Amino acid sequence: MNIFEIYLKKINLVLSKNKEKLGLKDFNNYKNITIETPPSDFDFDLSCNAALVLAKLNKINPTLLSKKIKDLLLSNLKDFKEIEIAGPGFLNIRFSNEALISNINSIIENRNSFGAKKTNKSFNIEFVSANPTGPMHVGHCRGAIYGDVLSNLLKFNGNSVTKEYYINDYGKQIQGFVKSVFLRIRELKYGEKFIQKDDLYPGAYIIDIAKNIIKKNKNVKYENFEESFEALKKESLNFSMDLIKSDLNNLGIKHDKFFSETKIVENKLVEKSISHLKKKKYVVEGYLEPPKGEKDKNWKKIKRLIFKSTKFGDDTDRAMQKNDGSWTYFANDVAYHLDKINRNYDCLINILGADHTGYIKRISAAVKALSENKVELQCKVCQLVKLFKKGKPFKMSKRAGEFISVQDLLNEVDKDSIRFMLLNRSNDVEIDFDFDKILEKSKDNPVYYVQYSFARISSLFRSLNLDLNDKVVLKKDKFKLNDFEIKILRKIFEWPKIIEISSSKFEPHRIPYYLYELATLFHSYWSKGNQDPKYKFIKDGKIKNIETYIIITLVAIVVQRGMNILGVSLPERM
RNA sequence: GCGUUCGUAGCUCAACUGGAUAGAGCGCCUGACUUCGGAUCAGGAGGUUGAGGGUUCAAAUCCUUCCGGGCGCACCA
Repeated sequence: MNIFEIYLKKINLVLSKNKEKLGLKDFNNYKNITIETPPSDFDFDLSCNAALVLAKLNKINPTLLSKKIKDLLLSNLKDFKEIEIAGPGFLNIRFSNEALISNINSIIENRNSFGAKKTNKSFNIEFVSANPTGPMHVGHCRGAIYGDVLSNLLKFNGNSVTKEYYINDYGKQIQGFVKSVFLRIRELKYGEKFIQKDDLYPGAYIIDIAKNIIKKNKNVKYENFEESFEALKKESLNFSMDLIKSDLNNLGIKHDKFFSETKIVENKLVEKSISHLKKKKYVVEGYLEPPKGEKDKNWKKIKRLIFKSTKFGDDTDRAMQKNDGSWTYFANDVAYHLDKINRNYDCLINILGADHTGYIKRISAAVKALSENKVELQCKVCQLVKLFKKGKPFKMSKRAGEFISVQDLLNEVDKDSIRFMLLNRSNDVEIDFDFDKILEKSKDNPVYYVQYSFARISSLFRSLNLDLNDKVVLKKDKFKLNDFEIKILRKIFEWPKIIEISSSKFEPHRIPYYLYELATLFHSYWSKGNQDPKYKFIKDGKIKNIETYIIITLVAIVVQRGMNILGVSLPERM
């Protein structure tokens, strides 16, 4: 139930029925008409720009038109008690008591789904997909939490969502990773000193993995790397994926499906997708242009299979084969996306870090080519988290063994703070993340402010012996809200709109902002009671009146829904 | 050089995707608890929305030219 939508429809209907009366010829473009909450210094429930939009289209005076529309709406819609014309022709509207009561009751009736915008589609969200060469570092957190919340949000709207993790367990990095494990095993078993080289991972976790593998395979000698490779790869990957899964779990994230790149190669999915694309002439044998950036002496002009991604808006065609003829990472990824397409989702979502922005055009092109434009692929980019240590920029590298892990972070700050902090901003701005300041900052993390509002309500209900889930129905004709309650109610009315924008734009950062604002209104009301007893919620040991009871219940409902979507806990006591 | 993205208060960020006097937090200043939880509240100072031009009733938002930062630019993943 989104009252802005409901009343927009009602108003549009009245206007179109009376267009001659209003002197409107052009009424086609009324989609620009919007309903919003007026700025807070206006004491009205709704604000509509109909007169401004229509006056422009029909070249008539907006003030005159707004007066006509005002009279028309008041005589046709009994939900409206009062309309005032403001500024250049905005219509500021106040609800009748009957309308307020019925709007409130319908929220209470649908409390579990209040705000949901039912769309019933099926989504696949691929996110995190960190290389399985070690535990997660803090840079992965943002995309991980963003993807998780996006998934919660889409589910709240009645969609089915598969959260998927693509395991990059194929290629050079894995070779280096497995080799590192192998050398650590040799070190532990035979005392051969581990010597750091470029392609090796020095991190201490490799030693743990090596120890575990030795324990499990007491009789294996690990003499020859090539011979040990397959078995060792499998075991090492299991250990590092366990590390990653436990990190994710500690952040409150659980994927539904893990998809292995190695399987793509083993099951010849690349060949399948390429023959698919060859038939349509989207993959052909040919030559690539030299790279346009810095000149590289190693570049060679070689005949290979290329994907004609320029046909779908990419800047250049893309290699499917490396110089040695093996498949590129991209070729594997194309095959992976064909697999996802064949699983019949309405929409695929990829969540990427900013360092992969340049990849979007080619993979979008691939999905268009593979699905004949029928499957939607949304690539959402999370800007990087810029790390600082003691005020200085800090560059992380798993290969250098220099990084801050998710676990390091979780040892200092709780999951709820991390989630709220990272969600509390649009994903296309960079975040400065100073590890040394994070503790002191986390003390005034807004998450506590929102949680505290709920704890206060819980405490209030406890002392009154009321249950938040009790059903309250408004029947009174005399229905009077005080200033604080009316402000809160108007905020509550906005909730469905926040959900709609957040989910249609994939921008969940609006939710924490909204919840903070709602909590502010509530805290303000609460504190007023300390100053002026007539604003206290409790009178003679009972809730003051039904209006107050309802408003507080509504706050609790929305805070619960919101925090649920954010994946943040909501304790009854703090 | 090309692509992409950002630039809003001292700092970190919002702004319902074109709406009204651009809003919050932190920091700074002044105030408020013997009983519904002070992890709170009330108030103050702080702005040429990077710069110029354009589109219109209306621009932080759209177009354009600059300036500045991030990320990417064969084969790696």
